[in-house]
Amino acid sequence: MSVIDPYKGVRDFYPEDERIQKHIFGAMRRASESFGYEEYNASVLESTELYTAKSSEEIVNEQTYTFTDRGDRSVTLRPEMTPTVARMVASRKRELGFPLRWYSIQNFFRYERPQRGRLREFWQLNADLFGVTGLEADAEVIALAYRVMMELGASEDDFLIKIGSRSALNAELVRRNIPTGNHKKIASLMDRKGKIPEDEYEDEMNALAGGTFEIHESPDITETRRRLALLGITNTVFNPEIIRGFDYYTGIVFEVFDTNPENKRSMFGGGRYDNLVGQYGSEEVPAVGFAMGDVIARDFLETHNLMPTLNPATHLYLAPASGSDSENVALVADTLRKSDVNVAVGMKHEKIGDHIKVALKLNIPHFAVYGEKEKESGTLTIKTLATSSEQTLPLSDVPAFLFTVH
RNA sequence: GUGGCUAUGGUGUAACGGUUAACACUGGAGCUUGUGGAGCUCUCGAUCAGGGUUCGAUUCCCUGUAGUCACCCCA
Repeated sequence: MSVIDPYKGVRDFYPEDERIQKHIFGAMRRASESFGYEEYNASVLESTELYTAKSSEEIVNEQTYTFTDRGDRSVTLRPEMTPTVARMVASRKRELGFPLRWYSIQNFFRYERPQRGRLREFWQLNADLFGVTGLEADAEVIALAYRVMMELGASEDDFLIKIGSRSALNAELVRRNIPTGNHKKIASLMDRKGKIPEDEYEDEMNALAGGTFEIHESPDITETRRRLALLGITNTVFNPEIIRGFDYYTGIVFEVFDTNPENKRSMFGGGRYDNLVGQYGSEEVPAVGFAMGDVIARDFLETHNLMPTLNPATHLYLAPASGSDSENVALVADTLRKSDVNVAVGMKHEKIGDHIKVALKLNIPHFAVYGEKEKESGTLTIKTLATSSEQTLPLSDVPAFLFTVH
């Protein structure tokens, strides 16, 4: 609209928005690290070839931010993390220790028409476990996804983990002698089942597979669900329609659904992809992973009323009793900072009432005045703004008070 | 990429095609001099952009832009 608006499809994060991001990322980070996943990172810029090798031309040409740099190299803003992490694992395969557990929380760019829940820049948790073929890896990754939901404050009733199997589908396709050339299309079609009219689905399936067919719960799914149940994770279900649209999945696939009747939809998912790392030049490395976006997490918190009150990092607003006290206030604030208290000092305003207004506007939880009285007594009167309660205590006790009262 | 709907101060709303675009909140200034989160007074601030119709457009039409919804797609 004008230069003061953000670029199309991207968001500004004002402090109150950024607090929400930090809250969500904190839950993702705690969950990931509790399973022993280590954070990694890479540049948002990647060589375009990284994607042309793996993705279809159409996706790279039409749905990425791709440009030529001053050295005539084709550069793409990363649209996903998987090629990057696969590249990183492939290039150091011999010196990395497996099982390798990695996570990242980063931003991605896709050139798409923006609408609610789908923007041109979004943030995403990627968690991947490399080097394990067994189902204990599939179960762990799903358990981690579950853990992220719990860290966000969800209860088991709020979501349902639907599990399917690419390998079961592939086996069925082979058993039915369906040409491999049609496998990808069939997977894509099954992924869309439920979104398209039934007769249309049947017609297309007839053309591709010579008739519709059912997949039944396969042993790998049963075993994965059993392992999850051992951990108390029982909100899982086999669902033959969980296929995921992408052809690089090779085994267990899953999607986490919101159970809210007004918002029944797939929130995020993942699965096993054993053949991808090998495409970046080294030997095969089996892998299981999932990705969860910030927008879906935020929607979930809002629809389930799980968004907590989020205060800024500032603990205390310290106002001078009068303009002449501002130097002493700076000194006292500095003392408190050495005890890890985050202090914003009052400036500009003369009246204490105005200082209180500012502290409230900024959502700073505690307020105090410093002037002659406090200087003589060596105390501070801490006002907790949410409750209006006050507590007078020696300066040296202030940090402990702020950290416990919170 | 296709189609529908929408666009008024920082925010939320109002204005039959017709004087100076109204109201609330927010912001700023002032009164109240150590806890005044309030009140009162004053005040800054907008018709998305560009065309067209008309004596006259915030209002009607077209194009663009942006938002939103449904497709497409969803790594």
